[in-house]
Amino acid sequence: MPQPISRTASDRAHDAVLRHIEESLRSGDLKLGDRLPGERALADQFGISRASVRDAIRALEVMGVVKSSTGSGPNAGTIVVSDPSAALGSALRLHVASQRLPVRDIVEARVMMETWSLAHAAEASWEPGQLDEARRLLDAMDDGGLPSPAFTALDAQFHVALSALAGNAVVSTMMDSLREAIRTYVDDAVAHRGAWADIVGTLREQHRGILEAVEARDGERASRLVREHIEWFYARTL
Amino acid sequence: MPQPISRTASDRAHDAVLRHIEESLRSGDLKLGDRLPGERALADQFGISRASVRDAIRALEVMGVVKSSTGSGPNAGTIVVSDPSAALGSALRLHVASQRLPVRDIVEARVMMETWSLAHAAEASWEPGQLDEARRLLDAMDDGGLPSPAFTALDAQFHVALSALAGNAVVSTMMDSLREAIRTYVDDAVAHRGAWADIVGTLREQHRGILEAVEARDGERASRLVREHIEWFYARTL
DNA sequence: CGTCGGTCTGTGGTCTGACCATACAGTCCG
DNA sequence: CGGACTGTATGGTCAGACCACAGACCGACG
Repeated sequence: MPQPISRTASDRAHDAVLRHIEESLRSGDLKLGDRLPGERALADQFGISRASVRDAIRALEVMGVVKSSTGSGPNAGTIVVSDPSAALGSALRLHVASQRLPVRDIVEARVMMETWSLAHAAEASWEPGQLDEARRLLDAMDDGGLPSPAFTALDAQFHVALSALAGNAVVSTMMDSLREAIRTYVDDAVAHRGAWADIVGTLREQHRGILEAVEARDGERASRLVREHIEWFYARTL
Repeated sequence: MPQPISRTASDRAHDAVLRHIEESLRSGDLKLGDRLPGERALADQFGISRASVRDAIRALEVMGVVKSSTGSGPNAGTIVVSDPSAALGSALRLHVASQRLPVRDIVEARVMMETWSLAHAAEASWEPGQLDEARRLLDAMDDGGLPSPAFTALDAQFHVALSALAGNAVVSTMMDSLREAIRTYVDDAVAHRGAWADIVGTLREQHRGILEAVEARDGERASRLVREHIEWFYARTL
């Protein structure tokens, strides 16, 4: 472990911690699931106060890089996680709230990514077993008593599972974050518009059609269907 | 101004501040450029400590929603900004460092967004004057004495300016953040590979060609050229 | 002997109060 | 009139303390 005691090249106190952790991630000293030293220990090592250490860790937590838990034992403390979707989604949600990013553009970007993913999934190499989860999710969505937020949660997982076939983690992550950014917005709209019973049946049919197209490795059809699926839903709901 | 004193529905102390500010952004009570109350005032209003207020503001700062400055006067304090590109870029950079997101996928996602943008820019409506900035950037990049990081910075602005023609703020933002996520990585690679003098000439030619295609509203050609441009550069550099 | 309970310990979460560096606003003095 | 000085409010940092929590440990009891 290197000597993180020097902070000569840093104005802000917490920057030293941030840069050291980023460097540790890059070098492999810190891997997914590893525990960070305690906040008091880090403060000691860097010669700064615990408040500044918390400042740095807070930033990492917002970016979805670490997760803090209270208590003791192996599951407690600050551990390295990897949740970029939630982090990007939260940030995007705030910028939608401040009207910097229009909901319309979010939906359009999602269509771009979903169509791209399915078009590439048709040409990529993957085991047929990778579709098992997608099928399982569709079956779960057949439950008639499912409340709409639960349905849309499964729906999101279905889309992520399909897009994962394209083999691009960045696209899958961003797609998921776009959905997360407007999730509460959409759920509220669904709750107030009613007519959910009418909508959900069509969604199920569309999902089956998309899955079939992917199974047949027909990228053109899968892209077209998923575009119609998304655009129809948002036109109907928002 | 509503009653932000109650925190009955919140476990974490800082969550109350976060939710209140998000709500204020959504309702329009807080707009771009507005100043937040001071940290001490907020702590008073919410009945929590200043440390917890700072926790919430820190989260907003990481997400690119606010910016804090010391001092006094109109330019000091915490003001509402809107810098989603930098925020998303930093988060993505960390996840690249932790090897959760491969650089290859970042580049591939960028190609997807750039080609999409230029294809849509050809069909969108925009004033010819909107290309003035793109031309100005190309002229600035003709400076032979430009260090490579300065060139790539202008390069990035050029791509953002072109993609803005498609009229989708989310795509432009994400495109920019992808570039930002691997900026230092690319700059380092350029510095160590040498051969910059050979590369930069080709880049200039490619840029001119892309701009011409956009001016001619030939979306298919612009997309193809930008794809070749990006893929050539990364194949050559990384 | 085995198990249940309390206790210990270490973690992050919060609070308090203080001091510092900064940047502007007003004032005072030359 | 103008420049230097002082005042003031801001975020940034620090120190020390206490709390809630969760697992580890260990003793007492069935």
